[in-house]
Amino acid sequence: MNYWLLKSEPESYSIDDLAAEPGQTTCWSGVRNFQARNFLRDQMAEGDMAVFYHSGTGPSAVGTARVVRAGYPDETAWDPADNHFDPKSTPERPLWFAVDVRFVSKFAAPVPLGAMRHVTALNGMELLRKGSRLSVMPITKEEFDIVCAMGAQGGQQ
DNA sequence: GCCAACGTTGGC
DNA sequence: GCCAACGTTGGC
Repeated sequence: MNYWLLKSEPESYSIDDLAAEPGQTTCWSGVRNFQARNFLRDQMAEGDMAVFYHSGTGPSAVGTARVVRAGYPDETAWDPADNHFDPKSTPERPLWFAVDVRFVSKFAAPVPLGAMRHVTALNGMELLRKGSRLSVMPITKEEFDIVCAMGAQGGQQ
């Protein structure tokens, strides 16, 4: 079982949006970065858990979600009207992939990026690297558990 | 709004 | 294959 961090700008899609979905489940599509694509396509499996992270103002981890469907072709790449349309991807040769994720929890309080930076055990997280732009990244079970514990305590340590 | 970091593109 | 230019991301 693997653990992940999923990044989203809350103005475009927030943890509350996920919780409000029918079945509290959505297709995590629109990722257009090859490294993130590889994680979606090759490594994310049903049952994996993810920290849901809001980027932008007040960047923070805000909850958790579960992968309920492993990687499959991202159909938004085939829709010319979609923001993430990419003519290089076709149903015959899909270039981009998506997974389905289901809402699991919203933290009692968001865990700010700055708070995570102060936890030595989280220092290895890709998220904390300066210039990190990956929207899908692996984390360890230990990191997942620590972030969840911080969220349960309202972000305190 | 600014700027650093990064990925992608395209000329050579 | 190199590298400059450009667009995008994301923290501040």
